[in-house]
Amino acid sequence: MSENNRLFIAQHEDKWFGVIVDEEDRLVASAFSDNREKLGKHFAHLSRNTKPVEKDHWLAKEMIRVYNGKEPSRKIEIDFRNVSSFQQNVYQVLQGIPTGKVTTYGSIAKAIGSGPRAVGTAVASNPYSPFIPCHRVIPADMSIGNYSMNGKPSIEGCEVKRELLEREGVVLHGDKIDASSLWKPKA
DNA sequence: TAGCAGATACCTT
DNA sequence: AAGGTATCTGCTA
Repeated sequence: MSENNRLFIAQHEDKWFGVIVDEEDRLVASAFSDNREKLGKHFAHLSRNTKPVEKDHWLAKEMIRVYNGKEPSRKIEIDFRNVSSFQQNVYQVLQGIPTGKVTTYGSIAKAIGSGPRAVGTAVASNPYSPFIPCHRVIPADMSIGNYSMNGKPSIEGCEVKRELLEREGVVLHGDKIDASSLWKPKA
């Protein structure tokens, strides 16, 4: 079923970036890490039957572009076949968050008629980072909140989340995000 | 205004 | 049917 998927890994500065694409160049999964071995394990866990790394892929370049705080230079098609419909609902809202803005778990929950903690689990298991911008979701107290880079939340993850937001132009005062950077999904 | 229960809602297996 | 949660709110001081 996913035997024609291909995995690509690229290096940029101190990070490794990986994408899995399907036969139509749709995004099946993406992730980045400060550790290549951990990134490889992450993908092994995420998807079997993926062919080994081939030549460079344009989606890997787009990923680095987004990592640097810019918008993609072309449209990214996403293969949602192996996530739940609840996750799809959440990710659809995430895709609407403008670059340089953030929203909260609670307001996403309100928009899709769910609960904030359930939204948290869906956001935490986002397999399309950073194209689906889970780094733009924060707690209601306007702090940075949590972020995971190698599968689980970590201090380093939070630091990366902060850097991503700063590069996009999100305004921070100390460890709080300025209200001017808040965006709310339409109910 | 920061810290901390307790409560809620709901997804996943 | 139980277990887990990258939350929220209101109460304290």
